[in-house]
Amino acid sequence: MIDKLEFLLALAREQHFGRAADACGVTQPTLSAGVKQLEQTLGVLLVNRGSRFQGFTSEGERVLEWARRIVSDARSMRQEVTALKRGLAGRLRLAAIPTALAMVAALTTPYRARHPNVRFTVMSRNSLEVLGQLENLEIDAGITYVDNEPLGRARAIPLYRERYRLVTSARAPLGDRASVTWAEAAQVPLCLLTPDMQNRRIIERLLRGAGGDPQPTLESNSMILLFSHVRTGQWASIMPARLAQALGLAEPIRAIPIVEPEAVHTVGLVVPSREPTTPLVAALVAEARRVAQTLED
Amino acid sequence: MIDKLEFLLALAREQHFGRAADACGVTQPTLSAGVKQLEQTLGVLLVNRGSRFQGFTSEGERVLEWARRIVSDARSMRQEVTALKRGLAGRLRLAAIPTALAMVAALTTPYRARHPNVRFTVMSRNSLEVLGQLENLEIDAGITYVDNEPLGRARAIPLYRERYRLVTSARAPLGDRASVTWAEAAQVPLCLLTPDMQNRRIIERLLRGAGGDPQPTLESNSMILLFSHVRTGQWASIMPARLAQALGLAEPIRAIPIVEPEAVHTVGLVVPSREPTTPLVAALVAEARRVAQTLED
DNA sequence: TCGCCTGATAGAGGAAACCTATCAAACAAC
DNA sequence: GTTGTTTGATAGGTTTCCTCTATCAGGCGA
Repeated sequence: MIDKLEFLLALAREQHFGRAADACGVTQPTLSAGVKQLEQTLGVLLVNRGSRFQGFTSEGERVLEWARRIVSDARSMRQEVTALKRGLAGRLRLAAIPTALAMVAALTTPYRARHPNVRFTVMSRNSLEVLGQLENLEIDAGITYVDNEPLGRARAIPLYRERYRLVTSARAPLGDRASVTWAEAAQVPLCLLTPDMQNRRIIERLLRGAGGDPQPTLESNSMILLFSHVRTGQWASIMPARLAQALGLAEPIRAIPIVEPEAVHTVGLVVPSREPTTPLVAALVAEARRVAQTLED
Repeated sequence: MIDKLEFLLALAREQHFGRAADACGVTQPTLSAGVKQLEQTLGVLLVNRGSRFQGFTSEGERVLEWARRIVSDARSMRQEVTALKRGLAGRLRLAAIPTALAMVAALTTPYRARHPNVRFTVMSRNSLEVLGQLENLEIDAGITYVDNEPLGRARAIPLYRERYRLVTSARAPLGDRASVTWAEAAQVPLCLLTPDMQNRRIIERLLRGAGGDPQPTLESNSMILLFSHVRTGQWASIMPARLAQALGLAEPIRAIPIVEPEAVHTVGLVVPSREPTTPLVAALVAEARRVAQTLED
């Protein structure tokens, strides 16, 4: 039964019988039969079928909700038992927004010190994807903005507060300033994240709020790409202060506070709001609370 | 997998492999194998075995908690689907304390008017059993005191407030009074519920509080038995006002308010605190809120 | 010591789950 | 209009695992 529910989750994720079957490690006929059997035992059609996958019926959507819950609980049970058997062990799947990637180490390092048998998988994702994957049980926890866009069925643990810096060469325009305004920053050609990233939307909003019309000269979904451009001294960007700090900017690159307004956004850990959580996630939440203490400004 | 978890729940309920197997409709070797397989896939012993069932291991207790949750969710899923298919239908399993039994009709009657395809099973149970069966998914909802002893993992919806009456013949001692005190009531030979009932404990506490030492001349776990004795006019009892009213006392039997203090206890519907609830239970909760309005004093 | 109760074990029959191979419908490209 | 491709359903065969009956072994009380 539970494996059939897993089939359904995979189908919702992949929107495709064949790929869902692959994801479950079975063949397509097996997955088809599993879904069909589920429909038979429940007595309703779950999937709209034409010549191809056409989404779920309304009953299917409801069953999907339950399936998420049941599958998640079953996994938690297994995990809790292994934790009871030989301490915290296993794999913790995380996803973080690009601007928070460099801060993940502040969380994983003390966690690993406490629980050396836990392995990590960390994916770079935009904020919507983080929440989506959390919903779909594809990750155990995420790191994203917690004070801006709605979180849905997730619980947030604030980690640190993000302030913004104009990162540019001391020799470039504005490079000699102790602080710049958003209006001034809007005049500089910038490297920014792509618009699917919340950080980009935040910065655009701030620039527009100061009367600017941001037309970035370069955009990417990779922080490493932006950072390497800035390091040449020929490009400028706006990034969170902690990120610039964590990446270690060297002369002549400077990170100049941007004021008027001095914008602040909170980044935090998000975990499923479900109770009780798995031991791995519970430990991560505990660690996040500790880390938040040390990162307080 | 889920059927194996059901095996585990049955085992917890029956404390006996053979009876648990019966309850699940399988043979004893099948249930044994199921539990063993569960132990194997989880990699821990769940049950302490000697020559007979000796309870669960600590890991077993944890797994049991998850099993309750998962099995309950799976049932809820099935029920929700049938509700989507052809409206509210199925069986609602209730348990009520004896003093509330006569009030159950106030809940089931309007419920049935709204949802004619729902059938009921109502068991008379003491308050501890009500909560225990709620925990173990043996009932969908209970009716018991909600303001006195701890409810555990249950959610309460108050239904009505219980006040106490001395029920006795007009010709018996105190039978002519407009009201009596608890101290006076303690002087009369009484028919009361057995001490496992919370109502008995409440009344004993009140009698003792007034300096009395209750030694009931007759005790039973059946309200019908107590009531039929009182109807002869030869016996007296203390019962909730609404109960006396619902049962319809005729001359010369009178229900005399007991004062000093005018004790009040709240009786309500209790349902699993789990969210979301099944559609049948959700409808029952809605009905309970409506009924509580009409019963307000 | 003898039943009796309880749960484990063995072996057989049957159901189901899964796989490979193939098919039919829809759709796009030419 | 034809052809190729994609997608999910279907058929048939193998294997796995599930459940049953029958039996066994250890405790426990009489």
